[in-house]
Amino acid sequence: MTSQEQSLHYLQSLGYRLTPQRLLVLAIVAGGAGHMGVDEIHRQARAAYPYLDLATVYRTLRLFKQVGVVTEVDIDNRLHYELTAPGEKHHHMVCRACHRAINLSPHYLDEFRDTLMQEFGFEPDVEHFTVSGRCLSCREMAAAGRGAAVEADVGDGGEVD
Amino acid sequence: MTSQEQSLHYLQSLGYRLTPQRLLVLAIVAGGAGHMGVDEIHRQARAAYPYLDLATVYRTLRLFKQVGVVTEVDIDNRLHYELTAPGEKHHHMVCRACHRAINLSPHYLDEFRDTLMQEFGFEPDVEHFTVSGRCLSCREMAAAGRGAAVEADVGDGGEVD
DNA sequence: TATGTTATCGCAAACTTTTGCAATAACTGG
DNA sequence: CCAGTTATTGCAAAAGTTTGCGATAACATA
Repeated sequence: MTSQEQSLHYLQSLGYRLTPQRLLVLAIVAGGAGHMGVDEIHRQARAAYPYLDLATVYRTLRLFKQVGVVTEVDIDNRLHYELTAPGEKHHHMVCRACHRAINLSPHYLDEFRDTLMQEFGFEPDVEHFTVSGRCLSCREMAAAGRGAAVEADVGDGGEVD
Repeated sequence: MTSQEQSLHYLQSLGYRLTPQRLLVLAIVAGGAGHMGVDEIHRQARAAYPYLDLATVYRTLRLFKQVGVVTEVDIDNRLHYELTAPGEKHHHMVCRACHRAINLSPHYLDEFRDTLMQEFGFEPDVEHFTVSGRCLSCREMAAAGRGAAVEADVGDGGEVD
C-alpha cells in the first residue's frame, strides 16, 4: 500500500468520502516537487478533469491539512501545499525577500514548545510552523550589493506605494 | 513629546509625509484597547473623516508596521493592529479555538532566534511573531466538556463544509 | 441491486487585502 | 509666499480565499 493509498484509507476511516476530486488533488500534490501553489494545483487538476472548481481545490486542501495529509505553507501571502512525509515532518523558514521556503527540522522547536506548555498551558500547533525572516543569501546581498536586495529596506525613505 | 508625536517625527525623519489620514489612523490605534481589526479602525476613522478609504487604512497600517510603529497580528485570517510599545514589545499566541491573542514576552524566543542565526544564517523577523495553537481554557473545555469546544475536533468525522 | 441519507460539488457571490492610475496635497527650494 | 516635484490619496478593479445554496453522487442498509 502506497502512502497515497494510506492517506485515502485514513480519510475514509474518519468518515470522509472518497471522491474523484480528492483522489486527483492528492495525486497532484504527491506528484509535484516541493510546495505547490493553489493555482498550479488547480491548473494541473483541470487538465485531467476540466470541471473541477477552484473552491473545491481550496476545500480539499483545507481538509487534507486538517487531517494531516498535507502541510500548508504561506509564501508571500499565498497558500502552498506539500505532501506531509509522515516520518519526516518539518517546519519552514520563509524568506521575506526572495520568498524561498527552507525546511526546518522539528527538533528546533521542541524546547520552545515545552516552555509554552509549561508556562502558559498553551499548546502550539504541532503540525507546522512558519518563521518569516531573511535568509543568508538575501542578507549577504543586502550587506554587499546595497540595493541588490529584492525588498526595499526600511529607512531609505519614500516610495511606499 | 508624547509617544504618538515621537512616532510622527520618526516617520517624517524617514522621508514619509505627515498627512491627516496618517495622524487619524495613528490616533485611533493608539486610543483603542488592544488589537483592533482593520474594519473597526476604518469605521472609527470614517466617523471623523468620512472620505478616508479602506485602501488607505490598509496602506497606512502596512507602513506603520514597516517602520515599527504598530504590531500586526493575524487573528482568524484577519489582520489586527496594536500600538507597538517601544519599551515592552511582545509576541502573540493566538488560540485557534477562541481566537484570543495572548501576549508573549520576547525573551522566550531569544534562544530560538540565536539558533536559527547560527545554524542557518536565517534571521527571523525580530519585530513580531505569532504562534497559533490552543490556549489553556479551550483545551480544558475540550477535555472536560467534550463538545463544548468552539472548534470541531479532527477525528469525529464528516461535516467539513 | 435498489433506496435513502447526507457529504461533497459546482457555481456564484461575498469577503479581505492588494494594486493601478489619475488627481491631489505635502514638502522643498527659490 | 509661490511654484515644482513627487509621495499619497480615493476610486475602481483585481487577486486570493471563503461561503451559501441547490443539485449530485458516495456510502450504508436492506
